[in-house]
Amino acid sequence: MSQDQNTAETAGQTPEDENRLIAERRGKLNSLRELGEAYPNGFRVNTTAGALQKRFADDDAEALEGVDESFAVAGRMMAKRVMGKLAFVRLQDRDGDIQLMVQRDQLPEGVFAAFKTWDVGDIIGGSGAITRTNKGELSVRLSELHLLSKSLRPLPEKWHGLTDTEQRYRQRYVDLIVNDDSREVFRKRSQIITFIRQFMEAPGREFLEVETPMMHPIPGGAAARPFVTHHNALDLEMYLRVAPELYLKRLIVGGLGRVYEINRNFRNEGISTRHNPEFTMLEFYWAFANYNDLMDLTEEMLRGLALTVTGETVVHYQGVDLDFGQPFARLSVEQAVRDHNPDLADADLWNVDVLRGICAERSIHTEQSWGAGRLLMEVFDATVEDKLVAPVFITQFPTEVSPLSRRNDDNPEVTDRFELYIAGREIANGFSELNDPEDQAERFRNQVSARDAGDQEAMYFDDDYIRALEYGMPPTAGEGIGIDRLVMLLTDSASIRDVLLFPYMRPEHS
RNA sequence: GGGGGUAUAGCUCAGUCGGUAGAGCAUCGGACUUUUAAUCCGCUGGUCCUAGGUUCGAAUCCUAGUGCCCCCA
Repeated sequence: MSQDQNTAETAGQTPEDENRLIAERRGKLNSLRELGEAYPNGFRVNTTAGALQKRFADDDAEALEGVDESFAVAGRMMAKRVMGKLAFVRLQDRDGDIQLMVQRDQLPEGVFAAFKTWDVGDIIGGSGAITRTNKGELSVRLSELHLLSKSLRPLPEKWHGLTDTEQRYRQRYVDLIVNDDSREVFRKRSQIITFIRQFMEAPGREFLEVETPMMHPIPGGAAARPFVTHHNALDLEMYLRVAPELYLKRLIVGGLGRVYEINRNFRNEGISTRHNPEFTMLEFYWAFANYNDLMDLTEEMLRGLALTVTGETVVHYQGVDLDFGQPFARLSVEQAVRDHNPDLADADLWNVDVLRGICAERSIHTEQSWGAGRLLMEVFDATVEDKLVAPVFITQFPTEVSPLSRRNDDNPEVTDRFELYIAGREIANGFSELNDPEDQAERFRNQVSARDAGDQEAMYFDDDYIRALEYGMPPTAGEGIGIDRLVMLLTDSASIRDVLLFPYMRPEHS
């Protein structure tokens, strides 16, 4: 919509076609330049809006008269109401809002006249005494006021704010200026990640935060198509990581015992309300633990998170109540498929022909090379996944689709693996790790065969990972938790784009 | 990949049957020392997403394309 303006400005042209509102503000900026420094950086604050609101919440006007302090605040002017020689300003800073009381006769000569030319959106700073107006609004009564940074572009309308989703995502800075809800989502996101770090490192758990490579010579650790890039000096194809798993387990071989990483993964797949090409995962590995320990820890973490972020253990998501206070159900893949497909007999669950028939009925794409395990998961995805609303651990995934997981002691066709589903979405994936190097090598070979047969999501053979396992990896359990989807749940956000500061968008200019 | 929705002033949105492009807020000019979406008076502001087509005439109808949103695969 404003493409012409943007191209004109980036090209450094005279903005002849720039809209009048911007042209007027640019004229004011030119006047400021003539008067001296238009972008001063000398003003210093000694408090914030939020701190003032908190400190003086219970003080009336009389009590405030006894406060013999000068408060310096700075931020964006969000509203400006001028009444002759008096004006009120709503100042927004990093942690809240505070009203400024601007009186001509309390300010140095000429300041009030200049102030009258300033615009909503400008960054200003001022200082003065704290007071409460006749209507009871806590205010800083200014004895000093400066324009710190001129805003050339008008803000969205004050009452409706910015609702256009495209502009909210493309110009997140505008969204953050005008939409309190948006700011709140990203504060909570930060709170969630802080909580997780503290939880993982708390006494008794003592996981060590580590950083492993984002660029891999061999992509591994997940069934996903990678982004490819190129290292010039080495003349080498590199892949943005789809998962940190194989590196983190090398650290377990190295004896670090308990490690975690919170960082981005990249998957070259479709984009939707639940998928962004880059997304954030918590991934952790725990020596001398198994997948049951992981499920217990996950429950405890999510319960604590809900309580910390929302203040209660029941999470309200898109009109549904999700109880994080109760133990989560645990249910095998087989059981879950049977529950949602009552026509199926037990024997059918591992019958390739029956499963293929079900897929055909539902026009689910299958490959001739797929075994019962893969087909069973296709049926699970189609008939079960989106019905798993209350938190539930789905366990015992087929070995065929779990090339890095330890086989179950009683049934080698399934693994000691689980996925946590909440609100019909996969939130976490964890398992007892496969630490038998010979079994792992065999699984890699099967993956390579699948890749050769055309499965672009199949894994590569990672020689060094096998070499690491051959040194001996302790019995270990490991898990990945999708942070973005977790933030969606805890902030009641319908789209992953609402919890990413800068979600992926097509480039603006063609 | 398929389907549906949407695109009009800086923002939020109207726009009838195809007949000169509208409102609120913001801006601009004026009044105002207690406002809270301040109020009052006055004036402005448009590539109706893009390109074609139909028509005497298109924001409106048709075709194609593009961005965004949603659903499905």
